[in-house]
Amino acid sequence: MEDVIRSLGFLCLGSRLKRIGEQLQADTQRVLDRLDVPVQSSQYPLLAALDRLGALPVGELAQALGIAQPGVTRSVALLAELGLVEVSQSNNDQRRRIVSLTRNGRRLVDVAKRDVWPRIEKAVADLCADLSGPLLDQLAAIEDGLAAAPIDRRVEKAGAVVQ
Amino acid sequence: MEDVIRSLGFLCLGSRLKRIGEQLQADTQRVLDRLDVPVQSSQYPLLAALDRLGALPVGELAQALGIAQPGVTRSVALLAELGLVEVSQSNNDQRRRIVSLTRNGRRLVDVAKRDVWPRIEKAVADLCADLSGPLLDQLAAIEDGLAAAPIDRRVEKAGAVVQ
DNA sequence: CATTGTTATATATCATGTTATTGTTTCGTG
DNA sequence: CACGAAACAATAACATGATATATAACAATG
Repeated sequence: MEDVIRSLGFLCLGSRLKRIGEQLQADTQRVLDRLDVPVQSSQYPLLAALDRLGALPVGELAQALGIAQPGVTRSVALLAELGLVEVSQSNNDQRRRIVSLTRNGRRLVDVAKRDVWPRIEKAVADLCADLSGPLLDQLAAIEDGLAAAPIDRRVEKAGAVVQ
Repeated sequence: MEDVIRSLGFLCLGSRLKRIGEQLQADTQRVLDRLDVPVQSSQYPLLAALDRLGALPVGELAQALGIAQPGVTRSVALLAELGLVEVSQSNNDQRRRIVSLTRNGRRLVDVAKRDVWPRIEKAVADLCADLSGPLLDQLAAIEDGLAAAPIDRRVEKAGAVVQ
């Protein structure tokens, strides 16, 4: 069966990038599922942003993540429910709500930074290591690579080597 | 403000691809909004699949588009509501529901193929034309290019030249 | 200093992807 | 041929992106 999105080339580049991105996230989710972490893979960028930049108001967090503000509001509510972030009022401006990592959130990020993220990053980097040439060719190579061995399988192998 | 997704490189490649894909689709949507077409940009791949491959059952359509079957069921219901596709029972297998373009759907695809898709494809191709090198660099160039001039502005210009 | 505009966030609604489940129909086999 | 397994599509429930709008706090000005 012909892959229409791939055949259409630049015309459907948006759909194709979304599709690859979703697959990568789903693969990564399977890695996380094997650990005991109650967080979706898509929430990690927010945690990583707080780790890199420190406590931030909602709007700046949205800017740092490149997504719209309501998405951040929702993610923050979810992560606050899980006890990983907390929200405090700004002193000088009562409108701003400053988001920061809780002690548990800090611990989760530290563990992830040490044990999980490097493996995922390495698996994705390996997947993309030998790519060169035009963008569409590189995307096709990524799709083929993921079909041959999804990220979670690549992490397994890398894990075995690292340990 | 630092772009955390970009900074994190391969670790958040999935989020980043999704983000770029969504932006491309939103830009394309703005092109379509200026025409009179009542169809979301994300529905065009389905129409294009029927155009390229002819009438197809739901499952094969899902395979051709690389998305899950329930997504196709929903899109087909939506496009059928708009009168662009229709569904008929298969003769030999009562389980299969064959999706095909209606006369209106056929006309829409023909117009799009002639007047719209070539411009969008050209605008996206131009955006990606001079890219080379590692994937992450190419993605950064695309992000910068879209920030400088989104697809709908590029289509305008291309349209002016072509006409 | 009251009113008016702006900014920051929350909420509502929609779009579109996912997985899990259910109900039919078909197939294969004892 | 009957019955259990498999295949196909629909539905339910959820995730996560978007835009539009409402609300509250701040700022600026006549």
